[in-house]
Amino acid sequence: MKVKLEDVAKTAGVSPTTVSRVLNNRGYISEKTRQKVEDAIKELNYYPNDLARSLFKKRTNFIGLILPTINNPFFSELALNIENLFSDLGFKIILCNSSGHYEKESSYAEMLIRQQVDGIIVCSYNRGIEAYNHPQLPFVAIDHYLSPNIPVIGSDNYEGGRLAVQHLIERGCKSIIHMNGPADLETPTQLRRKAYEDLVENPITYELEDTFDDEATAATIKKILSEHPETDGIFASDDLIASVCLKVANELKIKVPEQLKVVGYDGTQLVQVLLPQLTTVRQPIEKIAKAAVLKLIDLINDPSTVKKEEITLPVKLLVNSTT
Amino acid sequence: MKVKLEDVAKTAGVSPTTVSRVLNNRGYISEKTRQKVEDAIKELNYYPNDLARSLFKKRTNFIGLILPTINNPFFSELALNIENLFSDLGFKIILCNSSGHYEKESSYAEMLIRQQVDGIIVCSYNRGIEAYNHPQLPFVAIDHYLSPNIPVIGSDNYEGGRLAVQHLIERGCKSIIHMNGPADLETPTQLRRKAYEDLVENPITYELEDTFDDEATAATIKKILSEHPETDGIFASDDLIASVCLKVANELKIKVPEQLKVVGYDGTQLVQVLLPQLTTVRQPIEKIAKAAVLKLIDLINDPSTVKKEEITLPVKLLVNSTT
DNA sequence: AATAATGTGTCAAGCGGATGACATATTATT
DNA sequence: AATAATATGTCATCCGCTTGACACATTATT
Repeated sequence: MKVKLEDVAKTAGVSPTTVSRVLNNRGYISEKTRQKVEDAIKELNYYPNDLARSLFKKRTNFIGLILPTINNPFFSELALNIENLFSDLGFKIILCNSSGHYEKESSYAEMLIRQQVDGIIVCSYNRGIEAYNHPQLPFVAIDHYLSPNIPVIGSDNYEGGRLAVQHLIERGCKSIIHMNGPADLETPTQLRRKAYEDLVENPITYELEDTFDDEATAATIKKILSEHPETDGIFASDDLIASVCLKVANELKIKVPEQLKVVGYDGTQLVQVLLPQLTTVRQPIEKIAKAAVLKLIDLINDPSTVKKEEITLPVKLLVNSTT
Repeated sequence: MKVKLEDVAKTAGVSPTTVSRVLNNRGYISEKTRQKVEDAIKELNYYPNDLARSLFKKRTNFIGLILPTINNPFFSELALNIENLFSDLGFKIILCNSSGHYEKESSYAEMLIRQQVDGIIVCSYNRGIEAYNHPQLPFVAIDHYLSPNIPVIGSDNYEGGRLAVQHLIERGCKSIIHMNGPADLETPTQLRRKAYEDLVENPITYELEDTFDDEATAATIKKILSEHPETDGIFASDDLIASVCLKVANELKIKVPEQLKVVGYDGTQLVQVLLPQLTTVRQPIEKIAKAAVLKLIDLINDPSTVKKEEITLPVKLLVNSTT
């Protein structure tokens, strides 16, 4: 049997109400009684049942975090920051890896609602997920337009794309291609591509089917590079794709940066360590996390907070030796 | 106001009990009534309150996952696998990044207990955390000895160390050093070091203070390599450290693998992509995840499951161009 | 026609704790 | 000595849902 408040009361020789008063710091409590109660709590190894508490309080301090996969430097760095911030504020994170699949994302969202989370941060998005229309439940999206009523946080994707492509041009690239993940919907990240298309004369964007399958990605890139030997610049929409490009170039004996220049996107700490030579666009992940957390907290504490908002944070080009 | 079971009952024109019967598939229900109830659920956008359910059932289907940081390829790959497996089984993960700090780990553990999680997986460990002695609560540890009653899952650390060092020796290294993270306690991972010390004549192990501070790590390594120019082999206890070694070697114009050979540890998919040239010891992360999940599930479903157990999974040396 | 199976409702108690109302002491303040 | 502040207890209710007991229909089966 689990120890409950009532047991603590008995052991301390006080009433359940008094124990609750100690636990919640309410009303008048003498030092002596407080001590007795705390001793009993220690003696019995009592942990209050937060389910019961939450049920009554109608507040769980749970936050749902939905992302494609935690096993990706961008998301893991983002998730770490988000979790840390929430943890300091007394919130707990329920982690959901949607793999980008509709079914999964949908059932995660539903689960979170049933779990009575206080809010949800979404970094993944499949159109038509009913649960995202749940009334009164605060949502914040990162780099995705979930609905007109859900605020979006992200970095300046257009500027990021511009910086990357401009840089390639300045370094003398004549034939730049763009590698993108599956061009889902109209997400803010598509602005990277937009910038590319605005800057280059004959833009060619390749949409990689499944960016989590590195073998397949490598094969595709190999094919592209053989079919377009004139390519001398690649703007990859994330660092992992850029990394695969480098690997393939190496296999094909194409010299980087002499024959081919590559720019990535994200600039996570991890990639900075593992692949320091990569020129990339650094997203301000810490700031994105902070903005998302603060926004969600605002929405939770004050439902009248303006929802229709887009927060765009500045990016930075990190020039290294792949360009 | 949130929609509750009672509202569904009213809308469907049936009793609350009947709605509950539909929801839980209990007792006799005619097709017609079931339909009426389901229509009402849809119409009202009703989501059952799993808090209330859990409170009654004394089962939350929550699992706590405590690790140092999700922003590390080994842990993020592990966490992804663990979360996926649990999700398929109807469990939800509460993510806890302890940063390796006692205070944090301790308060996370306490929080998880208060939250009534059904079980906890720990990949981090500071000695003396009271909550880990919580009676009746199933724990599984990965690569750490939490208590004699908590099963440990991990890969064959001694064999991994042996493979790495043996390989360096076979490649002709005469002066091999070992780079370790902070040598916490007697964890199974210290067996990597043990193997190194058993195989090398004058073993020198460097304990890096904070492996998450790459600048500091780089500085330390630089110092070591300047002070010991005879070093021709490094066995790093994880891939990130190995990566920093490569970076430093590059800065110091030390040629890898000609003058210096480096072997890492973990062999995550991510590092395989970003740093394919690294020779490393691959841990069977998927298998570790699976073993941990299955063990925890067993403990949850049958408390009499044998706890005192150590599951050791095989490792593999991946030879690439840094050796 | 009698019995069994099926379908639905009512009612009450319980999960663990929070809270408000009220009663009654004890101690402090004027 | 009277009043106020402090300290603790009792009691009932609520949070949203589950479950068992029991009653009463309606169908199906023999």
